[in-house]
Amino acid sequence: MPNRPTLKTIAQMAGLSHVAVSKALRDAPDISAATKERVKKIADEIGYTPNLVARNLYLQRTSAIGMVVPAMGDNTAYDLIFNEVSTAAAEREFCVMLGSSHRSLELEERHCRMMVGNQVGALIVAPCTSDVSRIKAACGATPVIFIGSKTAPEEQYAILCDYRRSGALAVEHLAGLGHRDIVLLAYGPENRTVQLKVAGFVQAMEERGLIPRIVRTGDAADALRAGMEGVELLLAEGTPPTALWCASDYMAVGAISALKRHGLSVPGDISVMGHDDLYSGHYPGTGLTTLRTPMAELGHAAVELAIALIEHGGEVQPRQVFQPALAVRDSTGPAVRRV
Amino acid sequence: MPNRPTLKTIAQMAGLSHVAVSKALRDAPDISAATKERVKKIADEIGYTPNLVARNLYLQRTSAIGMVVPAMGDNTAYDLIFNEVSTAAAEREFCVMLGSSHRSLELEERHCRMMVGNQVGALIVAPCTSDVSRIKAACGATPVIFIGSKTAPEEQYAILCDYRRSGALAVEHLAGLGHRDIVLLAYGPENRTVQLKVAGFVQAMEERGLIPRIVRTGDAADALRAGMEGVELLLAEGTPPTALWCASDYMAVGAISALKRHGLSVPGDISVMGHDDLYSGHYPGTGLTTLRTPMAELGHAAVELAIALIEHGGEVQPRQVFQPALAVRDSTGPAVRRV
DNA sequence: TTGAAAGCGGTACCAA
DNA sequence: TTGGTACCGCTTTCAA
Repeated sequence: MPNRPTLKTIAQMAGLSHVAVSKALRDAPDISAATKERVKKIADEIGYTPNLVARNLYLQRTSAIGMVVPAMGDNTAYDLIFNEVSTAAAEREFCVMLGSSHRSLELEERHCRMMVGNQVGALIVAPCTSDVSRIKAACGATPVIFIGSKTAPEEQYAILCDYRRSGALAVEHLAGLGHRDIVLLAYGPENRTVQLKVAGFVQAMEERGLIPRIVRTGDAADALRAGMEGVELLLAEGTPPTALWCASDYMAVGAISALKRHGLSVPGDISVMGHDDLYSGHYPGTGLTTLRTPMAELGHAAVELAIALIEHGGEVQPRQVFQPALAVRDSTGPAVRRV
Repeated sequence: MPNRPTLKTIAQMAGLSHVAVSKALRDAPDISAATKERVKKIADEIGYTPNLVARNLYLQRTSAIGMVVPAMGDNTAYDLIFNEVSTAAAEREFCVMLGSSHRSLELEERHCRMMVGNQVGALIVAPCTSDVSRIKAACGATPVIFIGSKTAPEEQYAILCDYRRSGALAVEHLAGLGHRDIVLLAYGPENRTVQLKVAGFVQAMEERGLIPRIVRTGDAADALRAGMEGVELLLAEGTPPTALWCASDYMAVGAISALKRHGLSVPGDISVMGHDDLYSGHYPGTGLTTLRTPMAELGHAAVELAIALIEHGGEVQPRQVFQPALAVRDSTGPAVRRV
């Protein structure tokens, strides 16, 4: 570290004690205006910045929160969430330590440990797996706020999305367009969000007297391929639905691509919906109808909760659930009657 | 902050001084094996973790580096760079403070100030604009490593890409396929990378006795639209080239979409190349031929430089330039002779 | 109005 | 082998 000027540096230059300097810089009432002027001028000239680490050490405070995610970008939404986390934290004078675990449990744990050692006041974690016992152990007394698809609803602090409602909204939209034969294309079952989407989908279909069909293929790690495989499966079976709801946008993109390869048009022949709204406007002509999860709001809420925990400890609202919203674009349309 | 156990806590429980405990935990040679055992057991039981902040304060060290970017995701590559920065730093026991400025100069400066106050040993900054004087002022004595498209080559510490070479590689590839009429589609001129790409492109074309054509439209903020506009312009002029090199992948995606709308096939009628390789494999059927910039290597190098600066101060290699690599996919093909 | 002393959680040095 | 003392940079309390 470079030798930055300290209170002592200024004190020597001004012929004062470091205490007087500290007070002067913070506009304490018991320092004369003249001294304050002089001290501030020197501080300015030598480019003094207070050492927040030392201040926090004495005051038993912290000005950092941690965040650990499986990966930034790479078809996750953590980049979007982070952008908001970063600004919300900055507004409150907090820095954010971010760690990307590359979906490795070891690295995830290590990031948590390092951040706790570096005195973050709270951690926002999007865990790699649903078993978060290692994370909790690594964080000890530092509170952990869970976000993301692996989070169990019973975690003490959590920011969640209502994926059951996603199912309801998807069915509502598609059924409203006259679709009766709707398939939910999902990937591997370990994911909690998928379970919830399935549950919501099934319930909404049954409420309308429709038969819920679910096709599970591939896994989250390669959702694009999973989407393509799902379509191949349906077409091979010879019973394609009139509408397809995919568990993620990326999957929907794969599904659409497979459909087109088979000469089917979207939404002419088959309507397709996605989930997450990660690519709104990213790709021309895609215009995917999807369910938007409010990533920015989610990030903001996580920071608010983190800072509340740091500042008032107990009295906080420990969990918050956000609702998805329907974003209608060009990949869904009226059901066509097949003869 | 939660009341975490300290050396003193253990000392009281073990009936020792906090100094002895500190030594025992660090396996100092002058503590008896029995005491070490006892101390470590207690530490384990109460979940003691050393306060790195206090340790660093005394040792005049730091275990954090800062990174400030205009945005994560959003068609930038900073998410990819960060993933590598995060792991490279973790390997060396460093945490990374990350700030997203949302392309605001105020926020950018603020992030820098906060991180410097929080004692990061060095900052990796992808600046919003080429005028980095405010950043440097905010960082004071803390070294700043610049990365990203706005970085001037004369900055003291910088990790760069050789975008001139991009131009050479693009022309080499396209000319090799028989193209003689090649257009470079670029956006607003303030961007340094664009200037370099243009320079490399012009030189490579002229070396082959070809006439470099450059079309500038739109700006980086909406590269997709810029790509579409560029194509419209070319088609309106009635002199479309046989190959198109776009200054960014996102622009290429826009260009391809516009071409298809006009009934032109890629690469059948026109070959299209991009730059950056942000979307390799993201979208099916896109298969964009592009120039890969080695984001992971770049992030790794930035961290190595940061830690070298923190540890040995002066004696470091202050700059490093990475080379782009050609990634041939499906959007380029042999030139077709027009009659 | 100013500053001396104490303490935050650690580590280095030296005396017991 | 152990522990006292001093110190990192800062703030609070209290005495001068």
